[in-house]
Amino acid sequence: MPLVPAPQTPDRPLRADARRNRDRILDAARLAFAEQGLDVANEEIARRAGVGAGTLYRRFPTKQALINALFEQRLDELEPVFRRALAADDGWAGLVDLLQAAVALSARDQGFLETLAYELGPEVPAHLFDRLFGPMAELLARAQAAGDARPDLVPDDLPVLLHMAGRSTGRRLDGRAMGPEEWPRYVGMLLDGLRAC
Amino acid sequence: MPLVPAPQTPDRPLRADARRNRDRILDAARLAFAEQGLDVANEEIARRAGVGAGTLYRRFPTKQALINALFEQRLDELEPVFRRALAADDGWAGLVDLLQAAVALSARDQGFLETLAYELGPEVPAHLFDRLFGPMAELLARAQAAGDARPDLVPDDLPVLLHMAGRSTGRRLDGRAMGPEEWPRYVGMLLDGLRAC
DNA sequence: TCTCATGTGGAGGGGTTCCTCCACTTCACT
DNA sequence: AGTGAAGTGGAGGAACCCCTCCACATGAGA
Repeated sequence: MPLVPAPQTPDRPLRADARRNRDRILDAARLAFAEQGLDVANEEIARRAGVGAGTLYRRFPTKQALINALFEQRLDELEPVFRRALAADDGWAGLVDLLQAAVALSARDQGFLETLAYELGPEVPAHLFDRLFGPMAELLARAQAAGDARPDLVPDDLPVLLHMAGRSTGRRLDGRAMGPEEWPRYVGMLLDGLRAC
Repeated sequence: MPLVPAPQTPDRPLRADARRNRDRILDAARLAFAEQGLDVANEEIARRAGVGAGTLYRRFPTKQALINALFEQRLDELEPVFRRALAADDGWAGLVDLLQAAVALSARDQGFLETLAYELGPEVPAHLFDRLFGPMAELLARAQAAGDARPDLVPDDLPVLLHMAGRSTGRRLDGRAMGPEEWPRYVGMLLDGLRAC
């Protein structure tokens, strides 16, 4: 018989109130990050979720843990797009689909945009990025095989290109917001440069 | 005779020591911003310049004033490129020249890159941006007249496109820095998308 | 119902940053 | 050399921000 009580199983289900609070934190953080970007104060998130700062930190020991959890949620949302794009025959069309879906999400969610920015990248576990860039790489290979994409493109180019495309969303110099009917034109121009000539 | 002493002329020349300190602040700030980006602490800049925080604030009442002064210096450096590009016949080549020069500067100088990012834009006086985008707009018009650039491009597109191009510099997802022999390829792809088909 | 492991809120510790203030020093002009 | 305006440094105020701690509350199994 052990002298110390058995360590609690790491994935023991949360108590009902704790689970509820966890969900409220995620919802509040998602909204706050989407509106204002990742450097919202944690206390603001706790306030909007209606919990104390202590509760937030019990559930997400660091801010990065919260960001990663939200990033995973966003990838779950993109899952249908992944499947649709991979199921179709046309690799190029699928790649365009996926890129535009990711940029559209960035346009709606400042936090997602900033998580994708490589300046913040090293903090996010690589396997999360792989969920996004794995399918893209597969589609790129198919598009190249079909002669639709530039042959010199390699999978490592995709994060850079997505980052560039993402920057077409956001505010203009004069402070005017970029409308959802404006940025696809810029992404289209970049895609034109990626197409095989 | 006025009861109060005449207000000092606003552009009275600085005392020799003050002028020297101002220059040292600008040099230190340029280096610090270039290396680490705009959110270096002012105290760090003062330390590197060998002056006190008070001196820094006497010369540049806000951090933004310092950033604007440095941005103007960078535009002065680009002046020869402006002139060369505008003097040549080929509008498209000049536009490419200018864009690449600006991105090259962004690659070397994190502070310049961040100043160009429109998230920070509204703080910088519009006339400074005009110095950069005015020549670009002129070259775009010439390139379009020659049938080299997409006819649907308008001057307002240029800041967005420069911002996208600038994001090809910087770190990759795995933390590896983007070498000066790597980013021109990405800028080239974007430019391919801007060329008239 | 009773019990206690689990969960909670929010004050506050420790850190950072921007900027102000003012007693003191230095320059430039006579 | 003397004088006053201009300039200086650096302590510290005010506002943040991330995160910890612990007295107290509460859910859930017995």
